[in-house]
Amino acid sequence: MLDLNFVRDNLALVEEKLRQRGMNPAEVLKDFQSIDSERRLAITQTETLQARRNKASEEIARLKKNKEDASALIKETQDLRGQIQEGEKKAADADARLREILTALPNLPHTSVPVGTSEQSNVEARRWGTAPQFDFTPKPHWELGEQLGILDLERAAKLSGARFAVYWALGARLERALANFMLDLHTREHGYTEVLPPYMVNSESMYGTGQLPKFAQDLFRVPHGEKDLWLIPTAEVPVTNLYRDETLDAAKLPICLTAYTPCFRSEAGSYGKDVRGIIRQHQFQKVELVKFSRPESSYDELEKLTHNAETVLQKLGLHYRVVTLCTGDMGFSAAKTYDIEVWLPGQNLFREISSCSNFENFQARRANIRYRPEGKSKTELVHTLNGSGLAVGRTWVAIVENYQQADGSVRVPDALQPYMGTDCIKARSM
RNA sequence: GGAGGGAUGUGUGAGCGGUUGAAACAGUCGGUCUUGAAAACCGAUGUACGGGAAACCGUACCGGGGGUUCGAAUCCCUCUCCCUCCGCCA
Repeated sequence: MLDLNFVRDNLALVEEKLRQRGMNPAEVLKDFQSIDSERRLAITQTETLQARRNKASEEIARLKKNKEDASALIKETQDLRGQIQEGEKKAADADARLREILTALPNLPHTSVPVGTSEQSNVEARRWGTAPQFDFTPKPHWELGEQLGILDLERAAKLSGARFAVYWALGARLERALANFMLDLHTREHGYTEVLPPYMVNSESMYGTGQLPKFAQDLFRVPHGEKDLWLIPTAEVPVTNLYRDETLDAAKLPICLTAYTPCFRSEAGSYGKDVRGIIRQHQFQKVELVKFSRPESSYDELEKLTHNAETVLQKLGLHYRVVTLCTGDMGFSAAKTYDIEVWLPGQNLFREISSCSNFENFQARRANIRYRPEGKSKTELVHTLNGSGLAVGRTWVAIVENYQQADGSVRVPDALQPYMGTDCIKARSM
């Protein structure tokens, strides 16, 4: 959420940034200004009445202490209550309408973000490695997976429907090996602390990271008594919300956490997109990196976090590129985002495997996550960041497609062999 | 599911319906002292919103919501969460 005072004082800038995101400011800002002044008027009026009541109450207390008669003053103050309640209602109503506008506003893009309306305007920041060369036509992972007997989409459909997968044998082990490899790398070499959070969260948590109220249609909702729970679409949600409504110790910043969790996405509106293979699933597993940072160093932390994610690909020997998302292609809560795209020879394209973002204080304001800067008495909002490190399902795809051999088997990259216990994935015998 | 107990500021933890935005201690920051540090002592230390150029003033907030009252951290109702005991359970 953006700061109310900031929006009021910098309306022209906010409108410009919204336009850069491809939004119509007149539409999303609606009657911001008139509701804002309506709200402030109601607050001023109500507070004047409250001040009068408080003064009178003090006087009554004084009179009673001296055993004097206060009945006249009490009578006078009695009808103030109705007026105050009325004023409070008016203020609360205006506040709710203002909040509705405010919570629907996306974060403002950082000045370093390229301006553009679609992914066409994304800018490639760098490229690592080279695409593997084959003396045969490389196959897509769904063909390889099926031939090897390690990926079973047909039975997954029987169990759950489209966009689910069953992994068998070395296919299942590959998923587990990748997760362990990534977690070990981030905890042992990159300084992250591993956490294992709940996979279902309440609405407050979804609100804190920005999924609610706008994007309920992308989530799986679980009915539970009076209040519903939600399946997490990414570990970002529970991990960032760990510190909701808390004031963090400045000396401990940046706090770097990593979590391996399943992610559940309804993928509403993506019918006909990525229908083959396991690129787009209702459930996939992901190792997530989350940081809580001081504001002044959050962009350095974004670079580090992105490199931490890239290291996974480098150690696995997978060709990739890093792309800076343009203003029109960024997510709702992000101020700046790098996508890491891995090369998939079976499909002859780069495919997103990680998305690393700085949210500045957008999530921290919603979730009320603060710290106290040294030498200051006031607390300030932290900056939150996160990125995939990496999406395990898509890494599985990348391994299978990039390390496929002419006979249909898959070579296991060196870094992964200790975790796999073998150097080659061959067709499953049973 | 049944019976009790609790939720207060950065933390621990006081708080007869009326100068309690809130004791005390710890923490943090500033100062005195010291060659330096520690200790000791002194002082300052919540958030949000509104008004104001500012100094500052006002209002709200003691888990959430509602009520009683001229006045609620304090009394009543309700919800949530935590703890103890019983039952069930991987």
